[in-house]
Amino acid sequence: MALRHAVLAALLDGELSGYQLAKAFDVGVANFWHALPQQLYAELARLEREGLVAGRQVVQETRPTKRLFHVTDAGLAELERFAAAASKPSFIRDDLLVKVQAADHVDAGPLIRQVEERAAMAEAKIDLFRRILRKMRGDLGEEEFLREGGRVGPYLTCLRGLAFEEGNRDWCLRTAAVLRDRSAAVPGGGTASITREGTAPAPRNQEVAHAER
Amino acid sequence: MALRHAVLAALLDGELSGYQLAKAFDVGVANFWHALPQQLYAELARLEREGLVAGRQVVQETRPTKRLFHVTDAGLAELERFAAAASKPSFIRDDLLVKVQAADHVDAGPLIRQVEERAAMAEAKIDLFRRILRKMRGDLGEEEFLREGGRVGPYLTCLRGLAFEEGNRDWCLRTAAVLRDRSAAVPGGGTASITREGTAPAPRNQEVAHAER
DNA sequence: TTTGAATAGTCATATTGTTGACTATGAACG
DNA sequence: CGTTCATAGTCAACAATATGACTATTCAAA
Repeated sequence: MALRHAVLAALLDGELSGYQLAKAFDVGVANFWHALPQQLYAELARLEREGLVAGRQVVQETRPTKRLFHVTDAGLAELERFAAAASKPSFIRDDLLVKVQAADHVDAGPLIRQVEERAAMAEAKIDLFRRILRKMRGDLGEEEFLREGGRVGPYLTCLRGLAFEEGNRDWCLRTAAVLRDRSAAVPGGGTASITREGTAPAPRNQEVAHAER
Repeated sequence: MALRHAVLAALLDGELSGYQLAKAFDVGVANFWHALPQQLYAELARLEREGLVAGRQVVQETRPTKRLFHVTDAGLAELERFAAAASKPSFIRDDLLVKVQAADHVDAGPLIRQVEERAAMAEAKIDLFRRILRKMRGDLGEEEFLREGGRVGPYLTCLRGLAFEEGNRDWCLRTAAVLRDRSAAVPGGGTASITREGTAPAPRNQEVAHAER
């Protein structure tokens, strides 16, 4: 149940419509959480039923009517409660890492391409985050802003996002270089090679060496 | 459907039982994916039904009988297919970041404690990863190992895990310092202060200023 | 002038992931 | 002599996320 708190946290900086929220949680900027529009609309509806956010309708001349949401006092209290409770550890969970884990057993070509593609995506996000940070701190230096500026929360999470993407980019470039080097070194370069040359692990137990079922 | 591939990738380095797999995917080391035992047993069963892994029973004298699984040729082919397909982007999704995003609106005390706790956890993981890396490369230097060593996949994913945790630690320490400074600076230091002093955003649309429903 | 993108939002279904409890055995602690 | 830990595995129920399809309107470009 952390999406609800992510939504509350996102609404602290001012009213947003479901649509605006969806964009913030989806494309790129998802600094501290990621979710699809459907999830957000559903969560907003739940939060409103429970009185943690309130919406007000805004009729627009040029665009469809929208509803802007803000956090209520009850919502703020819920956030407070959440912030004081224990956090569950965060884990890496990434398709690309799974593929790299298997790098020695699969075709290196497509893998290298994907790792490089990811490096480029990371680079783009780095640029974006840098721009956002500059905008947030205005004409103050980073140190000043963090000492004296208003609302440092979003700035800090954006810093994490930036560092994460820098880590991503660096690792992707290094990984691509390693894989490229190695697939150039072997004769059949690029095509899966290692199949089963493992050091036979000297069974220490009485093993029933048959595949049952 | 990436858990199945994560399992396949993990089994490439040798046979494992569900239990061993569970430990690898759970406690700390979860380099490239994370999952609970129940998921893994279920996934192993599915993979076996589909012929992507095969198990063989090992009767032990001292411990309960276990089943060791290995990847079949069909499993290897499936991994190959997966590795060549497009990867979905990876996102940060972290309780703690949600809380920091709301840092300006909630009590700083518990937050600072949690951020520091997380820094310590990251530090522990860093140590663990360093040990694992040392063990994997044996007496070779990192560069040599990445050029000439066998199976660099796990080494590379572990490097990513290490960098991730270093990023975590650094960010946590910085964040803790910033929050601590700021909560020392304000008179009511530590207790939630900002409630709603936002710059009224000068409505540009004809707004129906009533909360409906 | 139709096509496509952007705004604004919704529904149903499927897949994944989490929580909590439960069965067994042998080893080690005190 | 009982308790707890580590191994080895399973079941059921639930919560969270993801996928895909859908309705509207308006603006801008091909």
